[in-house]
Parts: sequence; C-alpha cells; structure tokens
Amino acid sequence: MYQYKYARPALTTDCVVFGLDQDDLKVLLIQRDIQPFEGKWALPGGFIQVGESIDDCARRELEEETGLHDIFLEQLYSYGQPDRDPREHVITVAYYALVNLIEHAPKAATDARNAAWFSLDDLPSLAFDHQTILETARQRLRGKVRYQPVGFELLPEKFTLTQLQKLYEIILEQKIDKRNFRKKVIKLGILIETDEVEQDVAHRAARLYQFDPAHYQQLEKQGINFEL
Amino acid sequence: MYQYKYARPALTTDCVVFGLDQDDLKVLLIQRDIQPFEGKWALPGGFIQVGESIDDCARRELEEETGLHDIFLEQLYSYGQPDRDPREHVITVAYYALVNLIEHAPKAATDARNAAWFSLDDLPSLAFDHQTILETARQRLRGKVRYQPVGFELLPEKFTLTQLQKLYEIILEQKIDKRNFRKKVIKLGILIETDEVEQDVAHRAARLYQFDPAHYQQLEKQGINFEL
DNA sequence: TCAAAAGTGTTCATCTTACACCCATGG
DNA sequence: CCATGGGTGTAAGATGAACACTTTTGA
Repeated sequence: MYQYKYARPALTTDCVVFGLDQDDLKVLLIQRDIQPFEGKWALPGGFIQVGESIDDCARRELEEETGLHDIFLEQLYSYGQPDRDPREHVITVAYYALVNLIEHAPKAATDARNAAWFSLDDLPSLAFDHQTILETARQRLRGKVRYQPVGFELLPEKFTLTQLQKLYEIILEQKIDKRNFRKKVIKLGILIETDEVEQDVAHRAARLYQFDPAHYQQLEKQGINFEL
Repeated sequence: MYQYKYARPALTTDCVVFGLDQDDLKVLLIQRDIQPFEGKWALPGGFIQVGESIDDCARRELEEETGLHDIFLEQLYSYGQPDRDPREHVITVAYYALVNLIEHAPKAATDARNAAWFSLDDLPSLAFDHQTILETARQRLRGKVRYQPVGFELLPEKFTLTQLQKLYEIILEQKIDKRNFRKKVIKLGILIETDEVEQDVAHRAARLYQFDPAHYQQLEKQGINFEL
C-alpha cells in the first residue's frame, strides 16, 4: 500500500494504432478481459508505473498487450474528465502510432490478449471515452499529413505510387488527381525509384519506390506543405 | 491520508501564458515561494485535484497564482520524465494561453504571489523542465499561426494593421512585406474596418480594425493557410 | 483481344513575391 | 518643414487545378 497526503487520480496511457491494410486504414483494438467494460473493445493501454516516463509506459503497454514494438509513436492528447472511468478519476495520456500492417499484423493476432484490427468504417462500440480519443487521433493524422510526410511509417519498404496515393486519399478522405499527385510527391524529392516492379498483378506492373531516409527525416523537421 | 495498492505519480498542470506588450512577446512567470527551487521563476501551475478535469485545474491554478481568468487556453503536451521533479515522480500536463497583456497585466502584478512578465529574449533561469515546456509552447504557437488566426486573443479589441503585422513577425521570427501582408489578411475577410484611428501618435494616425467574431471562429475551425 | 491499371503534359487561372513612392500628422 | 510611420499597385514568376489518352500486362 502506498500513502499520500492528498488524493491522486490514477494515470494511464492509451494508444491509437493505425495500420494500412491494402486500401483500408485500420485501428488495433483489444478486447477487455476485466471489469469495467469486460468484453468490450478498447484501445491498448494501462497504468503508468512510478519511475517510468510516459513514452516508456505507452511502448511497454503496447508491447505487452499487442506485441508491437519499435514503431512510430507520438503523444496525442491527455484526457482527464473525472467521470471517464466509472471506478475512479483516471487521467490518460493518449498516443497514436503508425505501423505497416502487413509486417505487424501477425504478431498482434497471436498475442495472448484478444487483439484485432478494425476498419475505421466498421468499428465496434468502445469502452470509456476511447471513441473520442480515436476521433481525435484521426483528426491529428489528417492534420499531420499536410505538413509532414507520413508514408514511411505506414507503407512497406517498397511501394507503388498508387499505394502512396491511396494512403493520402484514405487519410484525407478525398479523391486526388493521379497526375498532380505524382508531380507533387516526386518534386518533394524523398522518393527513390527502384528498378523493380510489382509482382503477380493481372495488369501492367507498377514501378516500386522507396523513401530516401535522409531526405525524409529532413522534411519531417522542416515541414512540407501538402494541400490536397 | 489516501492509500493505493500501487504507487502513483503526482499530477500537475503548468501553463505558459503569452502576452503581447507593444512589440514584444512576453511570458508570465511566478517566483516560487517553497522548495524545491525556492526563489526561482517558474510557470504557474499546481496539483490536480481528484474530481477535477485537467482543463479546470489549469484554469484554477492560473487564477489562483496570477489572477488571470476567462482567457484562451489550450493543452500543449504532457511531460513525465521521472527525474523532472527532484522530490518524486511528477507528471505535468502543460497548457499555453494567449492574453491581451494590456488588459491583463495589472491583475497579474497585483496578485499575492510574485508574478511578472518576462520578454522571451530575456528570461531568467527556470525551475524544473519549464524551459523545455516554454520552448515547446513557442514552437506550437509558431505552428498554430500558420493554420489558424491568432490575433484575437493577443491584441486589444481595436488595433492597427501594423500591430497585427508586428504580432506575426514576432511569432514567426521573420520580417513580412507590408503590402503583401495587408492584401493577405484583408482577403481572409475576418477584419472589420472601423472609422476610428489611433490617438496621440506623432505621425499620421493609423486606422483601427476589429475582428469579425463569426468569421474568425469559422476560420479557426476550417483552418487557414498562412505561409510567411 | 479484353480488362485493368500504369504512366504521362499542357493549359489556364490563381497566388506569391518583389519592389518604391506619396500622404498625413504632430512636433 | 521635417521626421515618422501610413497607405497603396503592378508585373513577373511560381504554383495549383483540371483534364484524356496511350501503354503494358496477364488472363
């Protein structure tokens, strides 16, 4: 037992993990195995330990509950409405993560907890205020994409320009002109054209591209302007 | 005394209050009257109470320590490095606020605590990791100004276009062309030209403008694109 | 040979940038 | 009458938006 002079709220982290699955943006949820909201789907997360930084907590909980590690993770917002947890006052620091779902999907599924990817258009009802958190994360992603490159975290190592365009269309929720999109991303100078093409497609195979990590990181810092 | 099964970090809010004083962006600090860092300058803030939302805590502490209330306040970031407070693990949710310093300056100064405005170029050494928090707030403000109008919170009710331009120059830390700036802000459609002019200036008096609150709030939501 | 997606340029309108002089006022 | 900042327009270049057809490939 730990004693304090004044009452303290509990502190958790929760994480919204976005993954790209073909043409579909998905989010990773776990099914709760304890009260409250037992059996409901929720964002992965858990209590902060004393002596642990918030980032470390988010990463630890994510790995414990979903097996994901070494991924892009960024703080989103902190939520502290006293009634957001029916047990007591719990404050949560929310994060969001971006992963390449093809590489990370199996791990999540084989973990002890019941974890699964859900399409954003087909979400179950969520525990606590996790629906609100998810909505904020989605907005944040939509905002981020306008001033920073994001493809690196969500796409496989080699990808086609059409895949990259689909990613932007999904995040921004709007159609983009193919020619204008290509002109724009190529002018950013972060793409390296490989001499490989798609395999096993029933039509003309598209050329594969990679990101140039140095240029990519530079643009992450200095910012881009990617309007529609 | 309050008892918990597991150890809990303490939880605080801290607030970076920016105020515009003529041609100078300032920040409101308080001088600590208790250990640790007694006598050092710090951001206003304090412990979250159980049952109180984070926003409410930030507003309450701000009013208690500086007298400021009913101001623009937005969550910035949460800091939780275990060693950021020498006493124990304290997690803080940082906010930033924008105020019109001319209207708010006296209140802050007359409060019981020793509170004062400091120019950003002439800061004292700060307690805890408050220097880091302040730096992040400054960056955030610089980012915010590019996609949302900000003048309303920082300027007096009626202001000249030159004042507005100075504000942008201070936040963005760069010179802006007068004619291009005027074209740009006028095209935004959030300014109302009054039929008043500056008083008591030793040169031609500038016309005073106001913000159109409805258009302003609309642009806050839909976003603007204010590059340099 | 058909279906499906890849790949590719031009035009027009808009926006951005650079730039300099006269005006009104108070001291 | 002078010092100080207020106020104003244009031209050239860059950028953004709209738009359609040919090519490649596998089935």
